[in-house]
Amino acid sequence: MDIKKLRHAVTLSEEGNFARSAEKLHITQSALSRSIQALEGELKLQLFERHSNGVRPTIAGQHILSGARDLLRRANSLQHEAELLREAHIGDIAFGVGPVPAHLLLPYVMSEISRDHPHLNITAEVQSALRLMEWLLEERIEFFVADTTQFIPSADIHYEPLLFLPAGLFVRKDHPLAGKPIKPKAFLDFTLASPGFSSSTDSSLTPPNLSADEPRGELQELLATRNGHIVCENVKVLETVALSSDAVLLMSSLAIQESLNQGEIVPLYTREGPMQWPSTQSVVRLNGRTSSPAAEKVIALMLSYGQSLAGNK
Amino acid sequence: MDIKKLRHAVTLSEEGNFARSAEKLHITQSALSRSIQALEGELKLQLFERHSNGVRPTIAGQHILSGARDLLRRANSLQHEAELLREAHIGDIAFGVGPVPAHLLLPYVMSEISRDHPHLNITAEVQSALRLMEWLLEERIEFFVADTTQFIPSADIHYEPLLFLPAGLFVRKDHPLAGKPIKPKAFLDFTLASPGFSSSTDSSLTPPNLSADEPRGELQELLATRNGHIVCENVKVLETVALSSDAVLLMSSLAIQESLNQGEIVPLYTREGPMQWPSTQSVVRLNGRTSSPAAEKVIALMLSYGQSLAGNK
DNA sequence: TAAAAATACTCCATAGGTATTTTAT
DNA sequence: ATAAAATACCTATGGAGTATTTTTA
Repeated sequence: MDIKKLRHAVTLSEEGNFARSAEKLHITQSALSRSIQALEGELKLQLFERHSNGVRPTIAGQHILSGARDLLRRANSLQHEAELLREAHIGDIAFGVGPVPAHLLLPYVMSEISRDHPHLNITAEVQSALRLMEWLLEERIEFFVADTTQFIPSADIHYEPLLFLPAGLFVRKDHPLAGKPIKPKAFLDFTLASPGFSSSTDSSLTPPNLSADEPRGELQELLATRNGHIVCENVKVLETVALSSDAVLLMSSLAIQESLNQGEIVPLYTREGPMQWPSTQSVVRLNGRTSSPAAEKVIALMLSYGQSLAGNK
Repeated sequence: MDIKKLRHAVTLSEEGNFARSAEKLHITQSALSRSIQALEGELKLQLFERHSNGVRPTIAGQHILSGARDLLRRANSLQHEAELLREAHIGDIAFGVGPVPAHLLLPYVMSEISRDHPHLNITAEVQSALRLMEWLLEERIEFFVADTTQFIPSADIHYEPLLFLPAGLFVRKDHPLAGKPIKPKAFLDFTLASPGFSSSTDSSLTPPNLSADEPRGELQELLATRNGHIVCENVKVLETVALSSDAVLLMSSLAIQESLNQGEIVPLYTREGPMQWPSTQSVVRLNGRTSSPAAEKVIALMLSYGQSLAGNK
């Protein structure tokens, strides 16, 4: 009992005539005749009465045919569903975004996605990179985009660089440390405002892929001795804190571009130059996991918006 | 996308391993590998992630697989339904029964059917043969069992004789006409009690297959002149009427066997002998219509009980 | 190196085509 | 006599087997 034979039977019941049904099915009358006979043989049940003027379902046939119609509808919808999944028009996608990409990219990505794929179920988690890594390993999210500077390479995990942004220390323009070279540790006297970072900030997180000493090591070391620290994954919040207090803001410059342009916020610098460290925002996935078409779509958008952002820098 | 491939995919998703799934499906690992590839190709969608330790569905695959499971369940139930229909364990059957077979056979037939096929939907219409013939032609009923003496043969209709019973005229034992030879038309002075008959009784019925002059013609002629006539399709009602009034009962003797044996009811007779006419109870179906398995079952029971009744006569 | 999936090749079952026969009106 | 379905016969596609290769942990 295969779908094709059921389709034959259903068409025959609709047309009431072998020759016409066969034509509709793009097979010959004889092929249809045999197909129906085979089906009747398999079910050991006569489905049609053959008359000189045509064909009509038997009582039992009507029962079977109504079930067959249902089956065919579902088979079609399954095929349709495959198409929609392939085009990412349906499905569920959960992904993570670090504070900086959430600020720089997410609004545009989410707008475009929800415009082009209104039936997709999308969950975007804005979190620290470290927590996102945990969620990725638990498969709570399919991928994430965040600062990957602190992670060491691993065979399980696939990194795809998206944006190379320096992270630096900034203060409001009227800050005591503003506008002059400072000693490297001078900023430690002030509250630090930053997104969540590594284990030194949140000991509840087990750092699975955390680098021990990497470029960022220098900063880590400075932070390890801190005591006043405001942590929030919302860039706007941190920026406002920095603008209205003596807090020192640790942030990618691109995320506070406007305040920098307006001169409301200024970088801290030592005699050697601005206090900044390289930082990479990457798309992070599990190796061996096939991304859903929806994930591919979102990642493509992230990359595209990331590119244009890098171009406008 | 055929059922077989979907079954392969579902089994693979359950086992998580090609070799084991293939074994369960009674095919080789390579055949299963190609089957899954073919399905993925048709849907243009990767359904499984292949890892060294086994296989697991992709996100999109999980969607498709849940649909596939549903489809398979329905396919199985369709197959099961065919089986039940074949065995007459499910389905709908509507048939007609004339007053005499309703009295003689129906209780036993219905008991046995409802015992052996408790899920069958059964409608038994007890009616005059003439009305049952109409309903048969309208296909309100699939077949009927009734007195067919009045019907002429027709190519459209299939008659299967069941019981040969004489119909006769009877009265209660204390009736003025009881116990002596009477003139052939003497009974016309009394009310006649009988089941519904032909057009002379009910002019609203158009007689499509009614015989013009047949063996019963003589009786028809007598009845045509009647004016007092009690019509009811319930044998017990008629019998009671005859027992408690001077009504003359027109009935198959077998249907009032008990009262005859007890001498409560006696046949009318002329000098030529008892006033009785041959009568045939037949199974009547439309030619070219395939009877449902349920109908076959009921007819078989009717024939079987009819036989035993003829034997005990 | 071992376990698992994919591939190359071969075979055969069967779905389908053409031509013809049977059936029923 | 005609229209429709069934059948006989043939072909080709594709499903499945065996043996082998590729892949990945």
